[in-house]
Amino acid sequence: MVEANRPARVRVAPSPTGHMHLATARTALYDYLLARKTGGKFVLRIEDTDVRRTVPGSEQEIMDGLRWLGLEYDEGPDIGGAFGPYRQTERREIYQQHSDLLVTTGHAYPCFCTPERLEKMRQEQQRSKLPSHYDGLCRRLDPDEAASRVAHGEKHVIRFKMPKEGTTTARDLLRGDIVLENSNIDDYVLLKSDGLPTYHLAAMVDDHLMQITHVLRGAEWLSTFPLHVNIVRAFGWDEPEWIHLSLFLKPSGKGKLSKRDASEAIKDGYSVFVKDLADLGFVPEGVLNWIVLMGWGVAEDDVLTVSQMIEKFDVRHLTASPAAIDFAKLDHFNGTHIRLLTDAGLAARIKPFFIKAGLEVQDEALIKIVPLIKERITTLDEAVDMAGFFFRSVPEPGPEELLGKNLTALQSLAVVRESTAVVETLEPFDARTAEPALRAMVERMGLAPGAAFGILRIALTGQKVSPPLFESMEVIGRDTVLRRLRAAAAILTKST
RNA sequence: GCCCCCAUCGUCUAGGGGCCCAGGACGAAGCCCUCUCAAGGCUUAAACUGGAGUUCGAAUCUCCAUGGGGGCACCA
Repeated sequence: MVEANRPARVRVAPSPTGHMHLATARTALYDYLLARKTGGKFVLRIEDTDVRRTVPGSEQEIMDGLRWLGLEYDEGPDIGGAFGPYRQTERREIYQQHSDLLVTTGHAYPCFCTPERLEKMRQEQQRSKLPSHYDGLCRRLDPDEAASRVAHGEKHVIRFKMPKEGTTTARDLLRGDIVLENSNIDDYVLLKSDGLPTYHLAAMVDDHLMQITHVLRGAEWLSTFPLHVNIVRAFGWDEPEWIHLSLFLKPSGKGKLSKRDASEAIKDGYSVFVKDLADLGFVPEGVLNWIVLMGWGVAEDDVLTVSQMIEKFDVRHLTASPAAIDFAKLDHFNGTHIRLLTDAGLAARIKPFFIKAGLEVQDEALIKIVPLIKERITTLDEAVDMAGFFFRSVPEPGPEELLGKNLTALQSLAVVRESTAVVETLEPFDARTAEPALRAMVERMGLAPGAAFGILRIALTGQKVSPPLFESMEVIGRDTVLRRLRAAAAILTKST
């Protein structure tokens, strides 16, 4: 058992085959926390050995995603490191050497079976309800004969020669010993006929060469876990600490996340892809807090900054059971972390959203607006809906919108006119002077504050829901306030 | 079909034999605050899958059943 405080070398090893998923982000987060907690290293390795499935731009998306989240890696394809290269297609020779080594030591063998034969074999096995495993045809070949066929350039793969007797005991940090009959483990392909390795070889070789101490990976690897342990042992290497992370389930809890769930989420303003999250108005702090708790629990105080996560994190307390994702919680943590931001920090983050909406933003006004909306938004983009009226003219309200609750048009008009008079005489004009003056006015008129202020809210912001009235008036400024009040008065006059 | 993993409120989880007639958070409901909406405060409803063991004692240990999930590729 590895000591808890030994500096850990951990890696996240995604395949660049599509958009970076939340599960990758979570693995990276746990890696990062473990590395930072122990004073170790966090490395990014790109597992691009399936050349056909590799999608251009995907690798960049992974690196951008990690950086956006703030999960800076210490070694990786773009920054290098002492154990590079960090892209598996650039490590071809390394895998071939290791594959050769296993063949020489009798732990692996060349296989000349064609895909067609294998397909036929599987169909027959399925028909007779047998487990579908390689039937071992080439395993029985004479090694010298096999070697000479290879030397003559015959197309082949290298398979692992799994022991047929006995059992394999693999130890997972979270689940304890997993014991499996060796006869249940197939002779998996290690090296493909294109000369590139499969995951089974590449990941084992790299984790060893890169001196990875803790392997955090998805639970989908559990079924091949004993195979991996056998490969590592065949090389005679020490095993890392193995930690299989629980899978993410769709929000309903039924089944794992699918492509279809991904598009459903987008329709609701959410996403399971890291690259979408920023545009949707989520902040990395909120996303991190959300995913860190899907598979790990703290007893209390579950609002966590990254440094608090590092402080509290313990791999041994990760959860083994699958977790259904819940976007309502994303909203909650996002809103919470927005409120934790400084005003200047929030201002900087919402500014791009105003600009994207085509609004001209003045920084002096923006910084005054931030405290008014901070508690009212759960995603950054909502700032535009909430406070866009500060930067553009308000749409002309209809006369019925300008009617106060339970008030006639005449009464509503009176409110607007009286308010205009108050605003004109206030000195100075700000929230502190406006509130008492307008409250006194409403009382004088014998009206309900809510009804009267509702009229002003519509007139000044064009919205039924807005930041606090008096503070908003101050930011809008006297001139604009008067202009908007007069426009409202004109509309109400027309309708009486 | 075969193999593996998992199992506490609707959801994420705390819990590692007595501290638990099970704690927190999200969500829900209600109240307070209140110029709208939020935020905040208070309160309520809500769970140990079932059955056998072990034990003086089990949410916690064992077994079985059930349910859920994953895997069975020259994909990762």
